[in-house]
Amino acid sequence: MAAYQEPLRAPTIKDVAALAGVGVKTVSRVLNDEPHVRPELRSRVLEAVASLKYRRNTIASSIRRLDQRTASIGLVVEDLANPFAAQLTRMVQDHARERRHLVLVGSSDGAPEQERELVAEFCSRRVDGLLVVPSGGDQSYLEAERERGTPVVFVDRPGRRVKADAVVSDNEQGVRQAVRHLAEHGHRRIAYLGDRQSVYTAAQRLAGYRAGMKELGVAEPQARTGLRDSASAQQAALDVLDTEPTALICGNNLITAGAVHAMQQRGVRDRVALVGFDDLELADLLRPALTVIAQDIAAIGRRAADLLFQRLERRDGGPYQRVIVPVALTPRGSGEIPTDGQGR
Amino acid sequence: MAAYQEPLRAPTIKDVAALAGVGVKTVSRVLNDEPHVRPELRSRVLEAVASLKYRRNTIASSIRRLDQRTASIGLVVEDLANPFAAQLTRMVQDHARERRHLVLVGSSDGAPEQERELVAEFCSRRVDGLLVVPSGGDQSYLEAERERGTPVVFVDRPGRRVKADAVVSDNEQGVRQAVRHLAEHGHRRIAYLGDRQSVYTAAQRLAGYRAGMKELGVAEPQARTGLRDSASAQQAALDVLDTEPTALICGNNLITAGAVHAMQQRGVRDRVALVGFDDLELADLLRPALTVIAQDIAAIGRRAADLLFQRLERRDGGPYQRVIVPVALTPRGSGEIPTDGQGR
DNA sequence: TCTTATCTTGACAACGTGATCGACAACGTG
DNA sequence: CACGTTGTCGATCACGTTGTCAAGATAAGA
Repeated sequence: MAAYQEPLRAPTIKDVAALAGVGVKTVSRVLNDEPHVRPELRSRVLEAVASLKYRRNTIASSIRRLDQRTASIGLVVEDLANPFAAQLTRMVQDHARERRHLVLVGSSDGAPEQERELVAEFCSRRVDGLLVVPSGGDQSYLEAERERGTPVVFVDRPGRRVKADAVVSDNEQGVRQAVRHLAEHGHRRIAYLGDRQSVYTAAQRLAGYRAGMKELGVAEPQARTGLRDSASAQQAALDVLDTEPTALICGNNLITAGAVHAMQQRGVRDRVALVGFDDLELADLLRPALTVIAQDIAAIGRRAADLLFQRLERRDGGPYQRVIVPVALTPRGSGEIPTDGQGR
Repeated sequence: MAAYQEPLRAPTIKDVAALAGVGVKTVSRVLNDEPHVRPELRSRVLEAVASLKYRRNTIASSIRRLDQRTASIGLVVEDLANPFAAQLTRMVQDHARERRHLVLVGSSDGAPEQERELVAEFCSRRVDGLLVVPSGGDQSYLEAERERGTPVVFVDRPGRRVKADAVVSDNEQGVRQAVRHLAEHGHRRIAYLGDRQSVYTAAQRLAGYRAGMKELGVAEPQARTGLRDSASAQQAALDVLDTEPTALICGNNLITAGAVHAMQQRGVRDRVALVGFDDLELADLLRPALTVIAQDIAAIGRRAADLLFQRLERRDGGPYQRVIVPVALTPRGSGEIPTDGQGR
C-alpha cells in the first residue's frame, strides 16, 4: 500500500515536524535560527529537512511575517538588451544578493504604460522596493506605492511628480567636458546629435553641449535632436556632415553607432573628430579608437541599491536625495583628431 | 476621529468587500473574472477596488490556489552583463510577458555553487519553471525540483545527469562552417583559440574545428584552449601569431576581443583572417569588419520559453527534447581576407 | 526546601487569498 | 401549486508559514 507515485506535492513544515516528532513551531524556530531549541531537537529537525529535501516556502512565510517582507526587489529598465541596462542589472543583482534579496526585472521599452504595468505586477508580488529607470510621462502613480511603504529609487533619470531618490550621471558636465576637450584640439565647428529632448538625459546632454559652446563663444551651435535609433542617427549624421563640421558629439551609444556608419560612408572617419556618450564594447578596437564619455555604471548601480536598502532597513527615511555620479571622458583617439585648418 | 496617518497597510480583499458591502468571495470572483456575479455588484466591487487603490496580493493568492502557480519563472545565466545573456534575458522576458509571467534573474558567474544557490532561492519562491544556463559540475540536484513539478529547460548548454529539455546552438557546425569558409579563401594554416573544454560549448566548438580541419586534410591543427578572459586570449593570440597562421578562429566574444587586440598589436589586422564566434556590437565598424558566427539568440530564447511553457501548460510532458538552433556565418570582411601566399 | 526566573515546547490563531458548500432567489416545467 | 434547475451570494475552511501565549521543565537564589 506504499505510495507508488511521487505525491508531486512539496513537503511542508508539517511533514518535517511529523517526521522529526516535534511541533511545527519548533521546525519554524530551527529554520529561522531562533534561540531556545535544544541542540538535540535541532539536529533531529535538520535531519528530517534533509531527508525530505524540504525547502521552505518563502512566499507563504512572507504573508505571515509581520514586516511582510518578501526579500525581493523589482527593477524596471528601458531595454534589458542594451548594454547599459544589462550592466546596471548585473550590479543591482550583485548588491541584492549581498543582502539576500532576489531581483525581478522587466523592460519598459520606454513606454509609460508598460512601465506602469511592470510596477503593478511587481507590487502585486509585494516586492520590498523598486528601482526604476523612468520613461516619459510622470511617475505620480508611484506615490501610492511609496505611501504603502515600498521605497522607490529612480535610476539614470529622476522621476516626475513623485517624491523619491534618484541616482543619475552628470550628463551635462560630461558633454561640456567633451566640448572643452575638442576645443583643446582646435575644434570650433562641433556638431551635436541627440535623442529627443523629452528624455531627461537627452535634455541634460544637450544643455551641456549648449553651455560648452557658449563658453567657447560659438554663437550658433549646430544640434540635431529627436534621434531614436541608429538608422535615423546615421541619416542625420550624413546631413550634418554635409555642413562640414570638424567634430561630432553623439548623445548616446545608438547614435554613436549610426554616426560612425555615416562617417564610414563619407570616408571621413580619420578626419572628423568624434566623442560619444556611453562606452561601447570594442570601442578601443575601432580605428580611430573611440573617445567616449563613459558612465560609471558600477557606481550608479551601487549607489542606487544602497539608497534603496537604506530606506528598507531604516524605516524613517530622511530627506530624498539626488545623487549625481561623475562621468569620465576616456580619450582613445577619435576625440583627439586635430582640425586640419578646414575649421573657420 | 478620522485616521490621520495613513495606515501603511495595503488594503486587502476584506477592505474591498466591506466598502462594497459584499462578501469576500464575491470580490474574489470579480477579481478572477469568475461568472455568477450580478453586473451591479461587479461594478460596486470595481468601484471599491479603484477608490481603495486595492492591488491583489498575488503571492497570497498563489499559496491558496489549487495549482499553486505563482506566474513567475526563474532564469539563471552566467553573467547578465554579457551581451549574449542580456539579449537572452530580454527574449525570455518578452515571451514570459506574453504569458503574463514575471522573470526572476540571477548570474551564476559560472560557479556551480552560485547556480545551485540561485535555483534554491527561486524554488523557495515557488517559481513555476526554470531556465538555466548550466555551469560546470552536474545538475542532478535539479532532479528533485523536476519531480516536484517544476519543469526545467537548459539553455546554451545541456544539463548533466538530469532529465530535461535543452536548447543549444549548433556550435560544431558553426565552427566547421567557419573552417570551410576560410578554406574557400585559400587558408590552411588556421589556428583556433577557445575556452576551457570543460565548458560544453567550448568542447563542441573545438570539435567543430577539428572536424573541419580533418576535412581539409590538415593533420596537425593548432588549437589553444583554456582561455577564460580577454587578457589571456590576447596573450595566447600573440603566441599563436608568432607561428604565422594565415587565419584565426575565436571560440567566443571575449576571445575575439582579445585576439583583435593582439592582431592590432602585431599590426596584422589586415593580413590575418579572423572569424569569431558570437556577434559583437560594432562588429561591422571595425576595419576590417568582423566576420562572425552569429548565434540566433532570439530563436534560442523563443524555443526555450516555448518548451518551458509547453511543459507548464500540458502537465503530461512527453519525451525530453534537445533543440539545436542553427547559427549563421556572417561575412563582413575579416573572414574574407585571402592568403597572400605565406601559407604553406 | 520553596520561590522565582529562564529555557523549551507546541497548540492555536492569523496573514490574504481561493475553494467548498450551503442558503436563498429566480426561473421554467408539470 | 409543487418541483427541480440554475444563478447568485457569503460564511467558513484551507494553504504554509510565523506570531502569541501558556504550560511544563529546568536552573538559580533564598
